[in-house]
Amino acid sequence: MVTLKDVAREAGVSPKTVSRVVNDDPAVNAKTREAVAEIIQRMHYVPDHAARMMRMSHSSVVGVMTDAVATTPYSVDIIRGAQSGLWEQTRTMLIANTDGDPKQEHEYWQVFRAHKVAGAVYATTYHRPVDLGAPDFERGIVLANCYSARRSHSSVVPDDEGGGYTQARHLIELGHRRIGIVSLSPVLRATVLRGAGYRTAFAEGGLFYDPSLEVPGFVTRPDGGEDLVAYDAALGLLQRSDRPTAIICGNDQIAVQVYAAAAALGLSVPEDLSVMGFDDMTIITRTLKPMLTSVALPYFEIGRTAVDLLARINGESEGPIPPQVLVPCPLVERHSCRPI
Amino acid sequence: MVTLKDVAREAGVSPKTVSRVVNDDPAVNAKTREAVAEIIQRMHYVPDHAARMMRMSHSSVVGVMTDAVATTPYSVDIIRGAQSGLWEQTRTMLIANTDGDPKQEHEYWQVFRAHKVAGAVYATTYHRPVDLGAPDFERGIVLANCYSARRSHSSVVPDDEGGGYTQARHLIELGHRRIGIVSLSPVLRATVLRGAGYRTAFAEGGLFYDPSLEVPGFVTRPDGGEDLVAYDAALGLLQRSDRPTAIICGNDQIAVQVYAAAAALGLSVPEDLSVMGFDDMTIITRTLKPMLTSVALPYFEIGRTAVDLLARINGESEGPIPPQVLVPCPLVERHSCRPI
DNA sequence: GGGCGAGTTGACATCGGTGTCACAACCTGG
DNA sequence: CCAGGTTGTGACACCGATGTCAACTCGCCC
Repeated sequence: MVTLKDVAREAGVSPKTVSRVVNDDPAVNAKTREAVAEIIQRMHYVPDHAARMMRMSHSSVVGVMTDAVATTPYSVDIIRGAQSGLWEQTRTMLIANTDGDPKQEHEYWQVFRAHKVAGAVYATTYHRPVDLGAPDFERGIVLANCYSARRSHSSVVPDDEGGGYTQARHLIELGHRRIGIVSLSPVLRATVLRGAGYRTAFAEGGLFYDPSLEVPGFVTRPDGGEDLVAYDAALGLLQRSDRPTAIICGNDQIAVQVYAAAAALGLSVPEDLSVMGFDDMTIITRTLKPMLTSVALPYFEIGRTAVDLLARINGESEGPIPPQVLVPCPLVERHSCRPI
Repeated sequence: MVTLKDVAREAGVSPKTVSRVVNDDPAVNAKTREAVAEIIQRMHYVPDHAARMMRMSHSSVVGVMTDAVATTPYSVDIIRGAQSGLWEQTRTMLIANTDGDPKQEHEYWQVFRAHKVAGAVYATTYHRPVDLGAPDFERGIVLANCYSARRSHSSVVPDDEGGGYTQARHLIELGHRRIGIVSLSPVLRATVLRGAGYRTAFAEGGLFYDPSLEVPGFVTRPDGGEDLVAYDAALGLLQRSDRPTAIICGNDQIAVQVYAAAAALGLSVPEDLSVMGFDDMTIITRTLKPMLTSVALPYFEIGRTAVDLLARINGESEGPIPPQVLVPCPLVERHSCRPI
């Protein structure tokens, strides 16, 4: 381990001067600076983070706590987004996956405190309310993809209502007038919000919202798990005499089954049926034939926005500190919707 | 910030004694220990990581460097696996996503050095060779899902050959004798290895390996990207007069298109055609109807094994230090393969 | 020539823990 | 009752950086 002292001895100056060079303190003679910098290079000196942190009593590390990121694979993009923002803040990320276990969660808050992290991002797999309790943690906390029911922390969440609106609006603009919906589980907040979006778009387009055209694609089992029943749901919609010309899906997995149901009935996408996904999971949307038009969940942006907001909360950058930031869900056009 | 001294003053003992209690040093009187422990609790004292690290000159943090985890979403399970192993080692994880940019990579090695991380895991999205160059980093490095062409570091990789063997073997045991293969891009190491696995299983089962029954499901574009052409590849196989009764897929995305091709030809899975996936991406395998039988890429285990190996390399736990660990790819049976 | 300010540098204390070693208190057996 | 050992505790130095403040060297002006 090369230390300040080693460099100082080599350069024939005091440790403090080396420290000044490392920290771009202008009060160093240009010639000295140059000489020291050269030696730093040559000796591969890297300042010790621990010592620095101890002296300055705060860290350049931000803690990121997540529940199980596994179930919705693209939600890790929250982490990539956070990473990307932190990179620009010349910060790094200490990651903690709790698998939703409150005991682990509690322990990680301690770890964060021990590391004196500059702040924390608490990210969840699903857009949902959370209650952090009182995590005795002094620095700022931002919620990503979730929000505090008690409004105790700022949150960054996807604009599900806007996403729903976008889905419906796009189909209406293409001329569709009978639109079926195979939605997510009705208990999810996303379902409720998107439903509101559909209605707004329908109303704007002068369409009648027919509840019988909206069926859930997931059902909750007694054990709490979920079964994907979109295939049968879609069959039901497509076998009606007043068959819809387009189907809005609660997510891309539902779309897979809608495609299958259409194929089973001899209907082809998009000629006989337009299909609109949600989430934009590329392993699905780019794999289906034809490729699926979908509305993206902006996970990356959510992570990115969360760390920016965190910096503001910690007073390290300027800007407003809204209690909630909605991140838009953009339309990603591919080939599963056509004008009618 | 509550410090050792604060606790010591409150407890009427020396800081060193508090330190002993915190570190479970047996040389403390039971009564003293209890009293101090109580005060630690009450004051919410958490030892400062930086100070500890500085004194002991090594950290309880392990660096994890990844290229773009985004493209193959489940590869983040490497991270979850690492996290899980580290949790048991009471360690935490500093994560660095380089997006494959060598400049960022270099900088993160510096960051790792600055943090005096106990070691590093270098994980990639695809199973592939890597050349780390000379990352002037003194602690142990383990490669996860990749391997060093120069054999300079230990690596943990999926047993692709065994996985290929498992795919073929399962179908042969179900009685299939004509098996088609829609493979990944031929340039991938995984493709080569699995090919070897197929051949072994075929030979064991007394099957003739017919090269015309193996077609690529991905083609590389001039710009380096890849196009998924499994639909057409599968159509080709299924329209032959000697149509295969089963198709082995290079991954689950290929299987999606094989399903679609079968449906287009009026063939149903698994009655007319058995389909075997690879990767076990659950958002696909559990979404397809019928659910897809697949061979899992054991990402979680890879991450888990990598940190265990790292601990051995750093001399913190006992055990052999193999230059390469193969992690088996287990069969996950669902409903897309049937006996014939 | 003396004084003053700007520019440059270094001595020293300090951050919050832990290793080392000394020492006091208590026990044991002869 | 004392030598010799065990147990429990604290004083002190130190890890590697940086803030504070003093000191020293100039150049410049009165």
